[in-house]
Amino acid sequence: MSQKVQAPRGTSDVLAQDADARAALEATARRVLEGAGYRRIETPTFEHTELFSRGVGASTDIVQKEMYTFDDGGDRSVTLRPEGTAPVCRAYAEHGMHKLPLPVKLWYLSSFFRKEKPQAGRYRQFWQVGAEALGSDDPAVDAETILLLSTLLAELSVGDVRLRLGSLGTLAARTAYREELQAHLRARSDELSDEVRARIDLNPLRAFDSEHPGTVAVMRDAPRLLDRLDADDAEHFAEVRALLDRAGVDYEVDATLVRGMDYYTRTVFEFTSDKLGAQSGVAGGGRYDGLVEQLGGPATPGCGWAAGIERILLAGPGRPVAAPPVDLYVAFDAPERRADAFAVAAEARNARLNAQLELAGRSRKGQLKQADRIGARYVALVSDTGTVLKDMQAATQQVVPCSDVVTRILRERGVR
RNA sequence: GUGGGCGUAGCUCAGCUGGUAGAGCUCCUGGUUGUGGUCCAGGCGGUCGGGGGUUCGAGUCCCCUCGCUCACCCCA
Repeated sequence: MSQKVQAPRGTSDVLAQDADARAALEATARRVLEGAGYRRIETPTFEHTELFSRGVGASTDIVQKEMYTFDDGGDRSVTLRPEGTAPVCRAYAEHGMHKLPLPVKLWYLSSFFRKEKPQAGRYRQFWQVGAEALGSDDPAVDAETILLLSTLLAELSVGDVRLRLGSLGTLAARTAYREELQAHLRARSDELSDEVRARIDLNPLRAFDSEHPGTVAVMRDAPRLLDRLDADDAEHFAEVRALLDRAGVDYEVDATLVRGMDYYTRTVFEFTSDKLGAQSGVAGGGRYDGLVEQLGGPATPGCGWAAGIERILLAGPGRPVAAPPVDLYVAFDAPERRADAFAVAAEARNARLNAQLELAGRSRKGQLKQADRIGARYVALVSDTGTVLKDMQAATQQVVPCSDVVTRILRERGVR
């Protein structure tokens, strides 16, 4: 067993049934997003490493320990994309999209790569569907992207979904707040749990999630980022909330919501599903008003989200997708008849029929069994005494010249 | 990176206190039936994840290793 070549850790093959479910998901995403004016974009699978170190943030876990980075053979370091927003912003700047009618609305469905330890709903190559709206700081953009995501998850029947919403304000406000929070924690560090105390520098916001009694007491008096927003950001957040209220979108405000990328400003949000395990996040996103400029483009506000395909499928109902119908199965009773059978199948396909030819050397019984298994409506059994055209549903049959098989099927179809 | 659980046929799994491999499903063939479902019979398919060790003998015990999986961390 172990000498067999296996798929690399954290990757998997998408087999038939799952491929069907993914195709259905993609069709739904296309309908919802393109219906709202989003156009599809495909960016490269790998990018210059600096795109992510500058865009996502050098101090993030993603950049520090999760990227597949390698030398491209020249003197440039390249990285398999770990997320989709920075590449879209790079493309926006590179192609001068700021000259298009704003906002520019783009969507994608692609695979991404992070070198994490695999777990339920977390893989090293994973797929995301995402949407980005660039060029407007209108709160309606925030609310509309959230509403679209909410609609998409509902249409995909993702179960037990909850939306958490927060605002990070500007980078400056966030940085100042973080220092204030750290000071608060350090001042009362003897009351904190060991884990929280150890993470004061790395991730002080984590302390809000602790269930440790002493920590809970400390956090009750802790400063909240939402109370530290400047007037413009607070107003922006209030408008986003008002629009979501008006649209009937349920959410809970979470003052401690954090995201893994440094580029977020103002609105941030996350959809979770209780149907998932520890990795309960189904989708997440927010506003990133400084990112395009950070990447060398014109100052451009932006807002968007990404949803995990595998997590959507895990949290969905997993209903089977019907296999495509088979109009005709072409069987034959002797090797000398193969060429005739081949021609019948080809002719049927030219007539836009879904046709399959016997390819496994089965016995007559085996061929009919196969035709039944795949749900073929008709079977043409080519033999030297004529071709038996059998209607599998009606269980009737007739002998016809093999050149007439396709016209007969088309005619019977027209009658029905 | 740190833990827990698990690795026997393509799939789901049995193999008690060590005696050198089984079942069901799938697939294929034949029979039955109505040329397909049912039923009956047969067949294909495994160096028991890998490597050492103990033993007359290891799927079973010991050590190492690889892989899968779940959780921490982080995130989609």
